[in-house]
This record gives sequence, C-alpha cells and structure tokens, in this order.
Amino acid sequence: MAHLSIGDLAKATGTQVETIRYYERIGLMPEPERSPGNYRVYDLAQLRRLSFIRRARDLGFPLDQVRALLGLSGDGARSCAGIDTIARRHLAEVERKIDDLTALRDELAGMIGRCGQGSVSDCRIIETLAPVAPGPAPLSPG
Amino acid sequence: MAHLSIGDLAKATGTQVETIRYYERIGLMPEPERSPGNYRVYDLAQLRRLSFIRRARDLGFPLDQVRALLGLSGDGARSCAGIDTIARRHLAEVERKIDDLTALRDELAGMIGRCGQGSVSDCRIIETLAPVAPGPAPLSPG
DNA sequence: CCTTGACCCTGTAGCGGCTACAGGCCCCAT
DNA sequence: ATGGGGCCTGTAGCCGCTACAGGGTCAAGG
Repeated sequence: MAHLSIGDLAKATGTQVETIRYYERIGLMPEPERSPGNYRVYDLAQLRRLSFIRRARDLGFPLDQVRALLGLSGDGARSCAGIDTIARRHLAEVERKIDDLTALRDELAGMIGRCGQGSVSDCRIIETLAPVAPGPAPLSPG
Repeated sequence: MAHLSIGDLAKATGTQVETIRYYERIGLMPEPERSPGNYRVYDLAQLRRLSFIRRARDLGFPLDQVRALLGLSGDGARSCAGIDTIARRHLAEVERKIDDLTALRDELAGMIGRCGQGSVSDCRIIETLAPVAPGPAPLSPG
C-alpha cells in the first residue's frame, strides 16, 4: 500500500530520478499511477522491479538482457534454464573482457617500462605507438 | 610523394572510411588536399598520423588522450614526462577495470553455481538478483 | 495568506566513438 | 555509353544514461 514518489524510489535503489524516467520511456519500467498533481506514484512491486533491474545492471547485464531476465522471471513454472543461459553468456563475455584488458595491461606496462624519461625525440612510447620509423615531419599538422 | 585515397588509408590502417572522416570532423586528422574531383588526397605523413591514432586507440586510449599524445609527440625537444604520465594514468585505469571485472566475474560465477536448473520459482539467480523475498506478484507488470 | 525552496513535470540535446544510411557525384574499364 | 565501384555531404542511430531549460506542485515557516 506504500505510496512512493519517484524520489523515494531513487533513494531506495540508488538510482537517479532521470534514469527511472528513462527506464519508463524505453518500457523497462511500467507507467505508474499519477497523483492529482501529475506526480508518479509507485508501489512495492515496482520498487522490487527496479531493485532487480539495478542489481542486474550492477552485474553488468546490458538492458536487453535485463529485459529478458525480467520476462523469464515472471514465468514461475518454467525451467530456469533460459536464465542460466543468459547468465553464462554474460559471464563468458566478462571473462573475454578481462582477458583483453589483461593483454592490454601487459602491453602498456611494457611500453612504460621502456620509457627512459629522456626527450620526446627518443621516447620509446612514441616509438611503440608509431609503427613506421618517424621521418623528418613526425606526425604532421593537426 | 605518394597520393593516397581515403580508401587506401583505410586499408593500410585497418580503419573504416567513415571513421577517418569522423576523425577529420573532430579535428583529430587534418583536412587533406582535394583532387580536382573533390576526393580527399593523403600523403605519408597523414598515414603515419592515422597509424599512430589507431595504435593508441587499440591500446584503449580515449580520443582526448590520443589528442594529447599527438600534441606532445610533435614537441621533440621536450621531456617525455608528459607522455609517460598519460600512459601511466591510462594503465592505472585499465588495472582498475580489470579489478572491477574480476570481482564481477566472481559474483556471476557464484550466482550461476547456485542455480540448480529447477523451476524459475526457486531459481537462485533470480533470488540473488531480487533483494526482497518475492511476493505473490513477483516482479510486476512490464 | 504568502513565500520560499525542494521536489516534480515534459521535452530535448549531449556524451564517446563510431556506424549506417540516403541521395548523389566521379572515374575507370569495357 | 554504361556499369559498378569508390567517393562526396549530411543526418540519424547505437548504448545507457545525464544534463539541461522552462515550467508546475506542495509542505513548512513567517
């Protein structure tokens, strides 16, 4: 029976007010009731829904996957295999990103390690970045 | 003296033609000469510059940092301390992202491990996502 | 009763870094 | 001369918000 304003919802879930309105615009949150003064009025079900969304977002699920999870979650009788699939796919994606970033980190660290703090003209970082040996006009006018 | 079309530049650097035009629009690449038929004509200096940009982008530097690196790289006499600073800052950022994603991965993996492939109504993933115990109307109408 | 100020409303534009058109022009080979 | 590739400009879209501008609403204090 609780009547929550959009600000209440924002505080309770750590979401920004604009973000909640955005979720409504894209159909992720339902259009709530309105007060006589045209304020949005939410109830506990909507609070739960938003909490779910935020938690999934915090775990890095993109909005379309959040949408899918919400759809599946309403379907209490079905197997949760679909949910498991989405979660595993997302996990694989996260692991891929970690690998990419780790390779990147090693490359950056190597590059930085070679920098001897001399002048730019013999900076190893610039050399690493520029694949062709720098000619007389190094990287042209901007 | 080589006269390169935008397509040549694209092929040589693995960049899309539209991206090169975009770099020109935002002032990252200089406006090139034009042929009588109004085609862009590039030279080797511009090819070097674009290679540099792409390499830096591949290493994850955002465009404003690429801009800064380009500016500093033209300044052959100065110390490369500024370049070193940018690179170290970026490395720190990458390491922070790796840490964040690693924490995320652990959380996702734990969540998935608890999923017993039963019905959604007792799916551990949904439970993990929904902080409040699900009431009779679980996650409300969409 | 009136004012202040916090909250709320709609609508639109911007971020980064491209990407994808639409609707046309140019150039070379056949 | 014609076909098809490449090139041109300009605009809109992607994701997931964020930040306004320009107003309305409401509760508390004087």
